[in-house]
Amino acid sequence: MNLDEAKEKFVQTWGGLGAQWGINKTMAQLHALLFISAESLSTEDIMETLQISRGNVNMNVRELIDWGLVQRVNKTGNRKDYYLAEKDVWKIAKLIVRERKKRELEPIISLLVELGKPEGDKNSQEYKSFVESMTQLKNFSETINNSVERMIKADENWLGNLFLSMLKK
Amino acid sequence: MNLDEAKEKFVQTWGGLGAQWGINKTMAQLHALLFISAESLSTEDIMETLQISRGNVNMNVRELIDWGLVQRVNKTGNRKDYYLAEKDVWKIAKLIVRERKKRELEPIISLLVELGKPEGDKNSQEYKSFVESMTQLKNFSETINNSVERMIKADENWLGNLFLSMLKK
DNA sequence: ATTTATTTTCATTTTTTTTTGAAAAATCAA
DNA sequence: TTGATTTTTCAAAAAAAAATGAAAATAAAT
Repeated sequence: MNLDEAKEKFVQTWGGLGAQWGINKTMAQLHALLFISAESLSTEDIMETLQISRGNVNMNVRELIDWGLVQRVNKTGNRKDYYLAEKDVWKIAKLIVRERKKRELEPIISLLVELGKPEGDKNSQEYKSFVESMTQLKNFSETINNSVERMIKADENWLGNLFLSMLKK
Repeated sequence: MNLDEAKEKFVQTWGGLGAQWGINKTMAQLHALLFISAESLSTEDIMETLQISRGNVNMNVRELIDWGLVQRVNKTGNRKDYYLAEKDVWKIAKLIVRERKKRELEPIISLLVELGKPEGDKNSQEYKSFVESMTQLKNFSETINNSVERMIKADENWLGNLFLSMLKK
């Protein structure tokens, strides 16, 4: 396998992987492409490499910028926008964890609080069982949420340090 | 909000959540429904509650059984199959982590090993940059993989203990 | 062995998601 | 301000994913 084939395979596989995690396949491919590109790329570069439309590049690049995974850069003597991805894998992990926490974990907790005290016969088995489930899940979610929050606020390299410390123990 | 409304809302929201993580919405709803049901449910119970077809119930229940999140149970004096979900949230988390590790993390690592040494001019900037990316990602993936493996093999309550210990530190 | 109850399969339909591409908007230079 | 370049939007088209439901297969009872 030569270098170009390896790049191609990485981009394709990363796209498939992303799809399994609920990420638009093109967005994952685009992220993979920018991740392995030493130089920043223009919309045209991306359109050509991934064989996708201008609109598609634009939408998915914007989404990656929203996640903080990609930034826009300008080259001197050139009007076009170029895109450059974060290269540090631990920083990438942190950005993703932070974003999913905000978008998904926090809303779950709000929901579970809301569902914690429904009206109904509080002595029925059915009622007790439901409330117990919600409580368990809320405790779980809060534990994860607090831990993630603490880790994000701590050292830039929290995730690395966490796993290293666990391996040494 | 009464009990039935709360149950309904939980099932719907959990379904939406699952979809964001690449899980079939119906599968996530079905899991939510079984999770909050004290009693095991039959195919008919599920069809009626979620308003979905028999085939759909069958396919998604099988998938949940594959993940180890649901088991088939038989009631005496009754020929039908009933389905019962794991209720312990930490055990659920463990089952999901274990399965995603096996299905996704391990294949990534194989890929990264394969892509680590492509043919090409080993002195070019482009070559060095790609190999460096693959190496970083492989190290990251292996750290996560080893940690997860260690945790799964350890205490049944590894994940809980992990986060508790982090909070105390 | 036959009937009845139940589960599974899978070709077709439906729904949802993603992509396209051309028009509109924005940006910049002269 | 005008014109050239580039980006963004979004209705429509295409593709992908999920659901249906009836037939086939399986399992149990008589």
